[in-house]
Amino acid sequence: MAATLHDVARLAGVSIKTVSNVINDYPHVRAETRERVEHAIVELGYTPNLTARNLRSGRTGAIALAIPDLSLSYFAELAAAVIAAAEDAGAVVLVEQTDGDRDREIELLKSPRLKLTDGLIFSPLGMSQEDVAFLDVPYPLVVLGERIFDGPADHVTMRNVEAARAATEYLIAGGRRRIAVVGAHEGELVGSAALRMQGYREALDAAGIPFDPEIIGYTTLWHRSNGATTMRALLDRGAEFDAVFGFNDTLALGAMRVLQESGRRVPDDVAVIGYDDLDEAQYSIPSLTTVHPGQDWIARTAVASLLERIAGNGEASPPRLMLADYRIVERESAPPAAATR
Amino acid sequence: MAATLHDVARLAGVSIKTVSNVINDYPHVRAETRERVEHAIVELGYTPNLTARNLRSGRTGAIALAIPDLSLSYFAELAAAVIAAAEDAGAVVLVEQTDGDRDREIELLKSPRLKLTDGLIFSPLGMSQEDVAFLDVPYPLVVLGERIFDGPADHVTMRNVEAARAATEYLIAGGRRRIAVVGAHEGELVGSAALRMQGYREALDAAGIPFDPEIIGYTTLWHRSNGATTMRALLDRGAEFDAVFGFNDTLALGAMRVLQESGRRVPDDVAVIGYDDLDEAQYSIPSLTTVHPGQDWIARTAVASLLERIAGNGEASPPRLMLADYRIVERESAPPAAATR
DNA sequence: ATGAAAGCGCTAACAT
DNA sequence: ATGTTAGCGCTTTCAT
Repeated sequence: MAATLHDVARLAGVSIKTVSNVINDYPHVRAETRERVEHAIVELGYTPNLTARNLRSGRTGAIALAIPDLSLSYFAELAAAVIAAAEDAGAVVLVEQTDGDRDREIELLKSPRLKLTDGLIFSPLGMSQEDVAFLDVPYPLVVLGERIFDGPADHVTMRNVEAARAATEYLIAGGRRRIAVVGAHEGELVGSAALRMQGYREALDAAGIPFDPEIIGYTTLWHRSNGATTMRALLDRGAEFDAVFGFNDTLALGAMRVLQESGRRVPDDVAVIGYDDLDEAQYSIPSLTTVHPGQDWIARTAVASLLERIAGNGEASPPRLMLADYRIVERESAPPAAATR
Repeated sequence: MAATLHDVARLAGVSIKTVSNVINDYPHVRAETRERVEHAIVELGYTPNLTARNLRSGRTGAIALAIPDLSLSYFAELAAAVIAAAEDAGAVVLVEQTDGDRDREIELLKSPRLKLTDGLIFSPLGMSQEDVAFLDVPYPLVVLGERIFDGPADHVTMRNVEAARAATEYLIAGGRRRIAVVGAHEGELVGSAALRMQGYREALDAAGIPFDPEIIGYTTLWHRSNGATTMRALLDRGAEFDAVFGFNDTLALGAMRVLQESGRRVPDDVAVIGYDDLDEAQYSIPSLTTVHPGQDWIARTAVASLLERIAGNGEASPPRLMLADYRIVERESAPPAAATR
């Protein structure tokens, strides 16, 4: 079996306290003693039992990340950034998938499995504003996304309304007037879809362009296939438009594919803009103009904020809202104003 | 602070053993006692301290998954499948990213951070055959991929040679004779690239088609951009071919984009086949014909095999090699023989 | 500078 | 059917 402090102590002829001192870099250890202990550690291949250490210290050095589904590129890229940021801070990440299911999300929040971790970074999808009370949990929590606001926990998210407005204005500046939407959510109030819709309408209003419900494509999920299906439905009902705002990149890519199949040229006949700036947005044909919403910053900020709360040892301080900056990434599917047509 | 067994016992007026019995569904507890204890548990909001339980039992209920990078779609989809399979088995997954760096991979194998888990599913990329000894670790380990064979651990992987041969034969059956490769690795012996290359050559040999180094595109990484760059290099040096075998889907998609930019039609001028069957292969234009290598089966098998080893409590039994079945997924970028040209 | 010993919260062997 | 108690391996007072 694995060696313990006692084994090392016995071999080095000291007490376990001394071994512990050596391991934890306690300064007052005689050089000669330290060397003997270090020798014993190497000889026995001793490595500390983290579970025991955790029990004693009440910390595990692990944080949990709960997201809907890793096979969605957006969340995969987010998780990659969170894990990298956590590693830099010496923490390790346990990933849970909720499938965006409200019940699973709520269950997860109270799951004792979380006891394995010091805190949680939580990206809800099924829960909504009325579930805000479930976020009042007895451990450090950072919430991502826009399903829930004014909760009792720290919140890191993006400027959806502003960014969506900027995306729409970008299309308008490029001379487009009939801008279709792909990915609207029927009746939603606070989700990403609702906020991006709001930004879209603000831009139209500001430009004096009337809102036309005929060119709004609704969908439930935001996968590639939904983008394709929604665009097909728009075309089938004879909707006319010269631009498309996909509420995320995968929707935009799915929609773009259907547009091209139908014989329309992108961007000549229809300009397309997405949202998320996924890696693959660079490699589609044409490459996808999109909104870069600052995922990296979100990931780093979420980790830093969570670790701060953990280090703060449950001292209550008011929940913070942190907003990432965005920018429009100009690519081929919607060239900048000067280059249009 | 969180309630403990003692608090519950005191409130219920029983000993901690009885509380423990209730929690662990030990049968011999009087119904009335059980009820009292359950009441106390609810009242105090007691949840067991998993760290303490782990220290006692020597198990954590968590497994580690080490992959190069979650932002690579293949690994994201693999991780999604592993986490789902683990959850079904009641285990939780800690994800580590190695960046495919040999030193980090080796370091990770001996990292005490793994003590937080019961075992490891490891997908090396930087390590190679000569590092096989590092796989001899004192905890349950399952290795994925084809960097290392005949190691001391269970190994779950795919039939690379056969699948690559089948992919090449599929193109040949479609009437193609000059089949370019995108993603070969210079001088590699046992990696995925080498194995797929071997399958490619076997297919050529069987069909009596001479091997032409001129149409082999080398690269180091397998990202989208490498596919694009490699294809550009092939075109720049005037290579002529009527088909492309991308050693993975992202390479194939990157290459396909460059082909189309250069004015070549896919599949009419050049047929393209990939490998991995990523979700996005369905949504490219044209959709990508590819090899489905059985990732789901690999994930499920890896988890099951690891949990078996963990349950087996370190009893040595010979390492097993498990191979997933593959199949060709016929899509537009390389239509089946009957439909060609 | 080092040692002895308590205890983190739990499980399980043993006792009643 | 339930209680007592000894650890799991570590950190950490408190002594010396």
